[in-house]
Amino acid sequence: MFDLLSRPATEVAPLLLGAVLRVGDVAVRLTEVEAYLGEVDPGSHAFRGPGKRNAVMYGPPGHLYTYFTYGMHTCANVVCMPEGVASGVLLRAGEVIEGAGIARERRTTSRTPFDLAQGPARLTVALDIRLEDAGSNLETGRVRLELPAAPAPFSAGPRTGVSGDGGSDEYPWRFWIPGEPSVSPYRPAVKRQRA
DNA sequence: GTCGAGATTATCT
DNA sequence: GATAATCTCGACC
Repeated sequence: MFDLLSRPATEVAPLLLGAVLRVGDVAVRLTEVEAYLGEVDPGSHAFRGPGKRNAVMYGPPGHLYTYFTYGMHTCANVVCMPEGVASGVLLRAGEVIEGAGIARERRTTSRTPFDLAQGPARLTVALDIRLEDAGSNLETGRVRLELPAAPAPFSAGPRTGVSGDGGSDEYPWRFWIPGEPSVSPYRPAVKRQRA
């Protein structure tokens, strides 16, 4: 079943829609993902070649890739493509279908049932995914991925929040399930400026 | 309700 | 020392 994950990220991404990510007693149904094609993708962490942070992305598919961003947040990816080739799918948002009470305790700022995992960093908080989970096997590890029996309907559009791709218009590699309230609203990539 | 800027730290140059 | 695949909060309409 996980053999599917050795395909390119742009093909794997839609397959992950509707999949269930489970950690302990909390489960999330994925409603929004983003494809990253590794070294040929300027928006990818692997664009500049292998490093300590992205080493997992060069590993075998079906594993978890986590990274820190903006100092405070963790994001989770599913590694795809065969070992030696960097590629991954960023898990952007989902709907909490089990353990909502636990998720709400972790996400104290959450105000609606749909923003518990509405965003890449929120999803990792709701599921308690941390940096040390990087490289764990999604079939046997602490973080489990359950692929859907049937593919979900999906829409595609430009990626959000990615710098280095000169405006995301050229990369319509964001996929989501239409009509899901847990899908984060579209926000164009803006260059962040510090004081 | 909508918009804009600050927060905070692992990783890379 | 600069940067970053984001989130939250405070100001303003």
